[in-house]
Amino acid sequence: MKSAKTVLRQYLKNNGLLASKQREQVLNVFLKTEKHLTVDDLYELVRKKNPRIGLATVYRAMRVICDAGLAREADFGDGSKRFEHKYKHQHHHHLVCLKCGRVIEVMSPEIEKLQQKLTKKHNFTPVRDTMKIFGTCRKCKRKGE
Amino acid sequence: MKSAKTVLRQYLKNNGLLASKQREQVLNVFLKTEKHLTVDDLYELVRKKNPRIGLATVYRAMRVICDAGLAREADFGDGSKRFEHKYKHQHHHHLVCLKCGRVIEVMSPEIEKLQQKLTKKHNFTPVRDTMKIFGTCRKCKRKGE
DNA sequence: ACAACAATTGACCATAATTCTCAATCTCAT
DNA sequence: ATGAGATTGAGAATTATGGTCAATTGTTGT
Repeated sequence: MKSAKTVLRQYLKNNGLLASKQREQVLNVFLKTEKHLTVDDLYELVRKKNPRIGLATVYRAMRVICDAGLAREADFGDGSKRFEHKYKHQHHHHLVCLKCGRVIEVMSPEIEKLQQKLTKKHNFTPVRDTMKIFGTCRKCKRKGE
Repeated sequence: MKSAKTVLRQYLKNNGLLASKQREQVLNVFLKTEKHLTVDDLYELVRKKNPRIGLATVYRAMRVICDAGLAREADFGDGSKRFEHKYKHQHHHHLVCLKCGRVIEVMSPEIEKLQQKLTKKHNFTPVRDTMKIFGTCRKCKRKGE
């Protein structure tokens, strides 16, 4: 299986785009964590390697990385978009804690099956889907309140 | 069963808030449609009745209307938040057409049951949830491309 | 009905996330 | 190595949304 870096390189070549240093740097910091980071988070991290990089470049790089199929946008309702891994990662849903912001990833093949049934019934062709459950996580519940 | 207007009035009174003309006007235009409108849509509609109303007032009114349990925010990924009915309306999920923007509301008690199972398994206390499937609707599929 | 007080409004400003502009710089096929 | 074309960085522009505050309105007790 190809590495993420190779996938990006290939996507760039196939689309007449250039493999710039910045795009690889952004990809690297994105790959290094499994957390759901904002553009700003990624910007701060890349700056440690390349202090001269611009915020707009990180925005642009993440769009390309998404288009290449390596990342996916996720919105947890806190005002900024976040990114999560898409390559070599199973499709999943999210439990989002309203107290501490923790995001728990969950899989449910049964739900996916019902989603298929649902779209078929409406003659709707699905492209992507998102399911999020907001509430209180185990840890915050224990802490009381 | 109480009317939406009564629910709002009661919520306002219980919370030391005032029943202003503007709040009722915003509620009225919101109640008149089943569409998913943005604050700006609602603003344009209310202006027909009250041309002197301010945009910020519509924002504030919709927040109160949500807090009163009459509306719920919904985000279909087009950059602005939209509102949908919550009072006298069953919980549902959305199929969102990426071509025409149409939003189809669907119910699935089976999925809700699986969601419960999922949260229980993670000892997570759910407060609210959202499931959206993006893709191509029946009509757009027929039109080709 | 009225006065007093607190809540609300409207106009405008503030903010935050994201995108655009454009001259300078970099990438890559040749 | 070079030229065509893509990308970058800096800052300005944009968009959705919320805050500020003096003027106005709704409510409550009399």
